[in-house]
Amino acid sequence: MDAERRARLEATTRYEPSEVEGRILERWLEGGYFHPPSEGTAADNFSIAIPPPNVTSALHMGHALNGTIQDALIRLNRMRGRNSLWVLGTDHASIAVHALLEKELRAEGTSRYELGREAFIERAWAWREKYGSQIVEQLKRLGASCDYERERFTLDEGYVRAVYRVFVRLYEKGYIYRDNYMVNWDVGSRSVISDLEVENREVTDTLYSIAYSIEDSDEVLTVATVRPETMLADTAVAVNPTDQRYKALIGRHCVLPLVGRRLPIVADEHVDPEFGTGALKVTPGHDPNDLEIGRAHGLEEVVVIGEDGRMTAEAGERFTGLTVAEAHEAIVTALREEGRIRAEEPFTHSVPFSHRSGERIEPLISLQWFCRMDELAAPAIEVVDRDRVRITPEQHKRVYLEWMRNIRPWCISRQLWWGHRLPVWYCDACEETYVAESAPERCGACGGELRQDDDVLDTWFSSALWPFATLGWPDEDAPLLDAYYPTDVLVTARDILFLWVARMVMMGIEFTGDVPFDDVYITSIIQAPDGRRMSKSLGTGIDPRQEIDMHGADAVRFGLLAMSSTQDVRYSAAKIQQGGDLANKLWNASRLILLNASTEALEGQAAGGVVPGPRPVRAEDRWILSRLQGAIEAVTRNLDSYDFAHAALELYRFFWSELCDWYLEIVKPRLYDGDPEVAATLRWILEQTLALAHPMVPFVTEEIYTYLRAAAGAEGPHMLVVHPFPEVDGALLDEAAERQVEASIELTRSVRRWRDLVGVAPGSVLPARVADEDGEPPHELVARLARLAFDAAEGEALASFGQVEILPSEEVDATQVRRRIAERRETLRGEVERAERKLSNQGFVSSAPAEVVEAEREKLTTYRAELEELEG
RNA sequence: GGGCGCGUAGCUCAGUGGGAGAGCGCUCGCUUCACACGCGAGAGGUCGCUGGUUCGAAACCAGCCGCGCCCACCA
Repeated sequence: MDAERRARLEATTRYEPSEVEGRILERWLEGGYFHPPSEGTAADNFSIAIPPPNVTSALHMGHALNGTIQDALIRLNRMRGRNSLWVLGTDHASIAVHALLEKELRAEGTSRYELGREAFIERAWAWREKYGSQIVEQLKRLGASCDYERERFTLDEGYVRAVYRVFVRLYEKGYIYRDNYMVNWDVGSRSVISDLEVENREVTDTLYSIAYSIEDSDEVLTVATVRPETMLADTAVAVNPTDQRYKALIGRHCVLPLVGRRLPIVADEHVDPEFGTGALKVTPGHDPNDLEIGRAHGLEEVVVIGEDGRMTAEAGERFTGLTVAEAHEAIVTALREEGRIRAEEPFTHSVPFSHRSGERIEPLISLQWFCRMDELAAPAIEVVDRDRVRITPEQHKRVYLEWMRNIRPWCISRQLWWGHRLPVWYCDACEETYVAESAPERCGACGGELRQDDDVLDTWFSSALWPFATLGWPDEDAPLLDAYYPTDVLVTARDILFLWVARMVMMGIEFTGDVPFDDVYITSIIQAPDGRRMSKSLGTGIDPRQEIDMHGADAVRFGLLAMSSTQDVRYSAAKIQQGGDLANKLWNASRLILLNASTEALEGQAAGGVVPGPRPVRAEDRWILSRLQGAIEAVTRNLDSYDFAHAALELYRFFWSELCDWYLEIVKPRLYDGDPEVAATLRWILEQTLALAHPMVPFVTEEIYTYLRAAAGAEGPHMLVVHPFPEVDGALLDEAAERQVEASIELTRSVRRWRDLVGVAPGSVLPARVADEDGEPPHELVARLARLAFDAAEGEALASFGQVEILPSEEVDATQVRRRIAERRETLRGEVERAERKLSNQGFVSSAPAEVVEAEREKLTTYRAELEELEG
């Protein structure tokens, strides 16, 4: 290590992430470590397709967690020597872009309709050029090792080809079709949205009871509704066939108030006789349930609410052009004037709202494109059922299967402009329809002009192709696809399990003949610290970018991993802090080692790594090497099984509580003495620990690694990012050393506790002796760590801890000691009694496993011995 | 209406059958030559409630209470 570097290391007592991270990121990018070759097979290689963030989005906590997890997995596998590809890209996010641009247009006093389709799309592309990459830059700051050289976009040229190929094939198979059917109309975005984008909210409305006259009678039939405005589209009244009250009326007619339409009275089992009056107004045009009744009885389907959210001409002259809310008022007033309202009462029920625009959904019948799902779902059910695709945590598997087994047709057309325009052309002259990957010239039947469908596809239609479309499908020559498909794992939150994950499984199987990924890992959803949802509008959001600015990317990454769980979690600032503390401690422990551990005497013996192998000499060396193996085993197992919290905390525990608290303290004298063997061991452990930690905290470990390499005189550009990931070396496991050193640690703790209790000065060294010289524990280290001097031979012991006896001196207050001994005696008596009781229980002795009983006997023996000692 | 999950130390959470754990916070003591983002010691839990299974239950079973979330076309 050169003098300048050494001086910097010496002077920097505190790790400064902001000073380090940009520099390290540059080196990773320049080194091309994130850009693997398209070689090898998917079985040997490792790949993840990132859930493409919307072009409109800024990095939020969900991305941060999700990105950290994926990055940890990618880095782990890259270090294992596998070609590891993390496919990056963004989603065109049709509705989100519309919302954003239309807001801008409104501010400018115009609208997309005034602007026109072409100009609007141009504007959207301009927007994407300008802002679309911000999320990508933010992912870099997190340390995400995506392949930034292969970034994709769901509207790029190749991707569009994939989307059109899929549409045409599904059309040819008869899965995609056009139909008049009940859809969720979002007045806010003036488009259809899918069932999955509808959110039901509890709302209290007024339930009106309205009297419909019965034809040729003075009687009335009273129906109940919360939406009187839809009565204009009523085409029947239904009663339950078993309802005695109405049996005689079935087949007769009512007269629709305000309109005068004759409504047949039909019998249908959907009607609950218990609800309201037991008579249901049937509005097939505006209620999904009523549509089913209507189709069963061949009823007319009238639509009175238009796509602009206003009443159509069908609603009658009086109401045409009114908004739904205005029509509601006008109709109630009119009914009241006619004396038709029999009751009004508050009624709480769930009402559909658009997840996108927040507006109340208008169910209406509309001509749209649909995709039939049952055939696609069947194999996608099968692969999850048989665990060909494993879902973790597994409780989500059942939810997935349940949803898939009840899957319904998917409305895929949207009345928007930004997106994949439907590859469908119509001939107005002869009403032919053409579905093709590229535009046909003219109508094949009559030679007429063709007109392309105005609608675009649901954004999720293109997202469903993500894992294979990003790898080059449908090109004949797609080397990335060969090398990296199927991907290994998909990491996402559960809110898009159906919207996205399920559809990828279906499309993947349909178009590639293989599943898109082997594993699905469902992450926690991070809530605000108070347990509420993190949201901008509630003001509960915490911005990961700010957290990175303040604490560093490693701190945020560690914190998020430590927080992650099989269920939703509250954001924990303390865990982020813990990550920051860890980075700082890693830095400082490394300073201790690198500034003091000279292996010059052993130089030239490095094999493979940048430092010579470990040189265990004493029990503590064998102990820490053995403990390191345990940590490697646990961290690796936890990462591989998607238990990130335990991986992070195990790393922290090993490094902090074993390596720093004990081993470094124990070996300091040897280190300062320039012992080359302990220096070699320390450097080797440091290298292993850095590599073990790297997938979780890449920046600080990479930074320290540059110093480690410099200290070892290593040359070249080799970086930790591609360092072999540590593997358990069975030869380094040493149970005897573990037992021995742990005994010394326990002994040290006991002495320290006693010192604290009896109030001796922290710095004072107490006279002590070893009762039995044959005792195995290395009392030398206890002496130093507990500040004892084993040089006094004579005198009566004040206290004893196993073989170690503490002798009287002016530092110790004898009264305190007596009190302490009395307390300890009480504790021991309790313990002895507890153990005796347990062992005298015949049930326990005969039924419990032998080792449990044996352990209990040993405890009893130990306690009795100590008690005798104190009493003797 | 169905489904999933949660209730453990002041806070956030681990802990799936053998003596209650971590981080933060709190108390006491330390300018111990890597780190005060530090070091040492400590206090603090009838493991939601009630029954059951078991030699033994925080853990398994049943019921109850409280709290989330998802799915669902009862006006």
